[in-house]
Amino acid sequence: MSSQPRYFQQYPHADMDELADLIAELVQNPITIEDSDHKLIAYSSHGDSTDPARWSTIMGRRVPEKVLTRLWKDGVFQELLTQDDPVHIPAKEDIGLGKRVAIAIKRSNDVLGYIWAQEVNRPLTSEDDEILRQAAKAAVSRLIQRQGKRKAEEQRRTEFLWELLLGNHSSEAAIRQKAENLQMQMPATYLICIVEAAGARLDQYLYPLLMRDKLYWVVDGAQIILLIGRSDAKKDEWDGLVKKVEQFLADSLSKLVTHASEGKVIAGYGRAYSGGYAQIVKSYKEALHAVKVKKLFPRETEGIHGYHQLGIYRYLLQLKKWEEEEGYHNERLDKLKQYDRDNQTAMLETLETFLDAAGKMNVTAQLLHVHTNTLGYRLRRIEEIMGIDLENMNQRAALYLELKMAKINREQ
Amino acid sequence: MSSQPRYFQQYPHADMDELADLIAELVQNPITIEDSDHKLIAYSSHGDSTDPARWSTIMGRRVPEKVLTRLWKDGVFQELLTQDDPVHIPAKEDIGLGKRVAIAIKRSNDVLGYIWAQEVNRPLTSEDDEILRQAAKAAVSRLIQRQGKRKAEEQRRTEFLWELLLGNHSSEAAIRQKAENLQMQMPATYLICIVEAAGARLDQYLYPLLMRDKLYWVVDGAQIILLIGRSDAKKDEWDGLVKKVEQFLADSLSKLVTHASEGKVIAGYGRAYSGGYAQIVKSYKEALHAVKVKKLFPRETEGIHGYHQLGIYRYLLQLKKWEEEEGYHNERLDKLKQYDRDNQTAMLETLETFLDAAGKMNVTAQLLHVHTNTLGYRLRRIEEIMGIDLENMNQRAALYLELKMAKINREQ
DNA sequence: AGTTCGTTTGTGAATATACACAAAATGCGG
DNA sequence: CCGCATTTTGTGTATATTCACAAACGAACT
Repeated sequence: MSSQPRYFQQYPHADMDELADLIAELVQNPITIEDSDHKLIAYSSHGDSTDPARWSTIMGRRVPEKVLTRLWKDGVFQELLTQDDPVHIPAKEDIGLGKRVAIAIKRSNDVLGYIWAQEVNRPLTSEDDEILRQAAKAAVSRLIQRQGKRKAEEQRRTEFLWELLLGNHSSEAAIRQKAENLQMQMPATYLICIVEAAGARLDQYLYPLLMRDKLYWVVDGAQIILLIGRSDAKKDEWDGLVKKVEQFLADSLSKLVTHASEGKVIAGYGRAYSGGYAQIVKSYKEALHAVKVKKLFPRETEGIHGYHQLGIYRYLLQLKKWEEEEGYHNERLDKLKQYDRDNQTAMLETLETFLDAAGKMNVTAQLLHVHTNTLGYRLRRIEEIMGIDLENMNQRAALYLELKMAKINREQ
Repeated sequence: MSSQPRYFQQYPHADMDELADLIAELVQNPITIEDSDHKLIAYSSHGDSTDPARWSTIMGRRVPEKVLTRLWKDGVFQELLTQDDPVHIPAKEDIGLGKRVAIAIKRSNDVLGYIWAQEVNRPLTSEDDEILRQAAKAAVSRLIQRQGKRKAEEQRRTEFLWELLLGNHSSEAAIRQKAENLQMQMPATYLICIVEAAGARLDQYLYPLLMRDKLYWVVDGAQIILLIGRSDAKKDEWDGLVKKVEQFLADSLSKLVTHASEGKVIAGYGRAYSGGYAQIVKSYKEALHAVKVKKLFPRETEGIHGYHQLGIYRYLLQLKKWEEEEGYHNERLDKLKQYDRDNQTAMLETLETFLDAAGKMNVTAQLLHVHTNTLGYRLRRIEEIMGIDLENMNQRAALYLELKMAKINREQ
């Protein structure tokens, strides 16, 4: 440990460009330093041997999207975010990226930036890794101020997103203007997605995914609210976007269930809209509705996340409200409940299972662990007690709705 | 014809009591004259041989309810209302009614009252029938004035009913007071029933039934609106009342379909309420809703009349309204419609039939006149095209609702 | 203890459904 | 006209459903 030389102690006042040059000299390879948003901060000046990726980064003062996307996809950033050590990255010729080594510049868990060492003049050894480790440490103090600015900008972005979500905006033009000022690229087609997990720091766990898909998000208590979109306005953008969200959720939820308490992770998303950001409010409300319904009917809505997939549950809360306003009360269900109480039976459970199983006898019987004939008998009794006809689709559907409605209060 | 003597021409100025005595003298039997509401107008004075029914009628100045109910049930009044001739009525000992002959006093088709001849001193012959015929004619002019009063009272009753139906009433106490003033016996439990027939004079055709069940009613265009109730406040009054209404409708509709154009007779009724007449408004609205839905879905709601039996159709109009407010549009259904247009197929019809048949393959196939395997193939295609799973009850029910909702506009 | 009632399970036969596979029939464009 | 894809119908088999009927079970009542 202490036998290692302290490479950067003798240059305490070097600025970032000087630091880049210093590292480059030590590892004898071109160096690039970026902030956490992959904007170029500094780069070593001498070597002329470089690759298209570095060239583009310097010319555009930011790492090209193509490269970033690929590195997120390949899990490079995921590694960088979780490790304190340099990561060796093989060449990816198709995006003009030569072999290189990278390390994240971190303060505790916050990523302030990255140092990239291209591996072109000579291979980088474990000694060079140590150099990069120390360089990353040396860069921290110099990046903190910059980080402060970034935080302020993020704060403004968050506020802007809240405005969009709650509909506190003046005009479509004003929204576009504000987005441009904040350097936010608003997608042509978008939707709002909500992920809720009880005891987990959502933004931390999801950070890699959020960066990979370049999402805008705000955290609200146990919920993280995401604006997910696509800029390319294809014909069937709707389906594409839904697939993207489902993919994102599959990734997120599999990641979260390991961290958060089991079964406490809920996700929902609203419909996709395009043309005009005023609709964000609607998509947000729909996403909230989806989450609310999923809490009320966890079993029934298992595997469903989208508002458009909710089926009857999309109507249920409103219908329930309407029933209450109208003073309508279903006596038939009460009769069955009363029968269950009087006779210690499980007719209601039988009925619900039967309806949930779409009227399939064998499925229902198996779920209830009873003989098929028992089920047949019970259903006949239920028809007698309630005075209904389960063969009739209208009555069956109405009963299904009423049954689920009746569960709302009980299960809350 | 002209050979018949004119029994009453020589007494043009006799009042009703004198007329009763005159008839009694001619037929040598006790005579009672009532108005159309069975209130006593006059009765012959001499004979002391009489039966409990006549005795009660004179003492109460009205025919006892028990007797009226029985005569309506036995179809006696139905005969009296349709015939211009006297009707011979066998004795009904159980209600204290001896053998007698009755005739309706009519002006064109309006019944002004009745003349009853008890058959106790001697049997009544066909000559007596002619006497009664002439007596009924002679009574007409004397009853017209009384009829005028009755009409005015009926007018006030009608206005009062409209007030109740539309909710233009001040307080429960005021309602009771007004009902008492109008001599209306308001039932403890009641509901509103509507019968609609395109080209029929409803009140005329239904008159016997209306009288039999002692209903209050108003006519509104092609609709007749009925207040149906029961005074006896038993425990399960609800079911009893519903049975009464269903019986009434069975009788009414079978009578009306012969008169009105086929399939144009619609009936609906609201829920039963008790305690407080303010609820009449609700029952009326529910009855209107039932009629509206039955017009939109004649096939689906065949045999259903009660609001409480509407099943999903009770929600459908409301749901449709919400969908429109939300700007929600079901693309899946559109996809299927488009497919039908593109390929000259009948997937939508297949789906609807399948859902209506509660998912029974053989029933559906028979209804569509196709092979079972054809149906299986189509359903598989439908699942592919719409991207749904027909085994899933949630999706099936939601689809059912959306399908019926989509029909509302089209079939209006 | 025996009886009654509602419930559960069993048996068997007729009918319905699910699935795979094959053969017609249909309709459309080359 | 043919080839091609889609749709419809037919065949066969395993499995499910429906129905009638009977036996067994358990809780409540007398």
